[in-house]
Amino acid sequence: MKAYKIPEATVMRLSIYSRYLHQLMEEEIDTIASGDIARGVGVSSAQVRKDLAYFGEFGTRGVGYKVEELYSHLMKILGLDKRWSVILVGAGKLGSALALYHGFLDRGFHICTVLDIDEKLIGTKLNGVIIENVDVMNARIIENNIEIGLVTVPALSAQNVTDRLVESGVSGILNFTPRVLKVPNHIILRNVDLSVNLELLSFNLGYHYKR
Amino acid sequence: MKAYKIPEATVMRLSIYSRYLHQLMEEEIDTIASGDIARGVGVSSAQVRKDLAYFGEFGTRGVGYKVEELYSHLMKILGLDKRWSVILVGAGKLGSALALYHGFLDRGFHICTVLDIDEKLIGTKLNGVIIENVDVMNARIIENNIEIGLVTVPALSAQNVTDRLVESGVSGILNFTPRVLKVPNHIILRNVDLSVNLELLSFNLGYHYKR
DNA sequence: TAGATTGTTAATCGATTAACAATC
DNA sequence: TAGATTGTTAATCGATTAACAATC
Repeated sequence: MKAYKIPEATVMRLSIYSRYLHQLMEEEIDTIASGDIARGVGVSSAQVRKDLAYFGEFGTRGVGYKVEELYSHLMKILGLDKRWSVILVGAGKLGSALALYHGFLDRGFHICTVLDIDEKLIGTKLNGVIIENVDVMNARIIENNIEIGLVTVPALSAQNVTDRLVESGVSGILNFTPRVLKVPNHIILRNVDLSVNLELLSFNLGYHYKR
Repeated sequence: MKAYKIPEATVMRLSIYSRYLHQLMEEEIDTIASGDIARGVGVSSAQVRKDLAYFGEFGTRGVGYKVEELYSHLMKILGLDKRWSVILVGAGKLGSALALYHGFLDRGFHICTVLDIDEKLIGTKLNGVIIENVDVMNARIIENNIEIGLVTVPALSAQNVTDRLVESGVSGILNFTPRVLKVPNHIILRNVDLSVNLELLSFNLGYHYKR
């Protein structure tokens, strides 16, 4: 408890634990030991206990953890006990793919505004949301209380769009472009590279030849 | 050189460096120092040199690196100097999104087979590829020399599809479902969770309140 | 009480950073 | 030669693992 710096890997695992606990809830299992969680998600039991220890004591010695209780603690820790309003800028291939994908909404991320500059797209609907011109960015962010922006524009426009999102008051940005973006210190920026996972796979498939 | 165990973080950064070098090539810059790469992608210059040192000596002391040369070394290291044939299983929201997304093909990953079990989808085209019944999996993997499988089916079918991919002879699997999959040791498995990045963002946006 | 499992500490392991000799 | 920058070593930092006392 009171840990100031939580490893990113820990947070990622908490997210994985939470999904596994959800699965256990569906199977109506109500108590579980760290070793079982560990086996279920492929880490060590010490890892599970250590990760949880950053945030408090959630188990009972000799018994384990109550599944539902631990689940809701994790959801709260991850900030998933609320609904997040999200703006998507760039309704091209990747952008529309993300808008159609259900996985975000399932975890509480609601894409309530979609913007583009392409006149052919503006006015059409994407998953029930009308695509609007980027000019309305500032207005929509304020009226919808949007805190998170997804950047799925072409690489060349990425920094520009990012600057506008920051000016308009979002607190977090998820960058799907391959560009390195500059943001002020108070803005949380994360970069998502869909190809990078395939590239890690390709590296692992190929590199053992050369050692 | 001759390093047996390369940190995953290093491989991810090589991928980022390669993209940055590509950008430099477009700007017709032909020589660059580790410090410049570092500034460009947001790491330390020692990090850049260390990462490269796992694979050889690519620079000239006092001068730096030749951009094109380093780029092609990196592409080779990452296994991106060839075209990979990829099978996509599950042509739902996420699957079709990935099939439409250009970023994979840009890095050499060609989705040449798309399978589903939904009769309504089978026979329709996705980015020029006809969606077929999962029954043809084995045949297509062999005839197209497919080495990589993308799993984008509902969570409940994920393990089953994975087993069939393994039996059919793929070497690498990219799992987009939230399930933990079991595969034999010789199969390279990577899990991609699109929501996890949003959740890291949400954690970082929320957690500072509580410390 | 006996058995089980947590929470936590200390030991280990691995990755990043700083520093600098080598050298263009 | 003087200045710059690499490749590499050693020091630091951080994360994982093993072990076990606490305790249900």
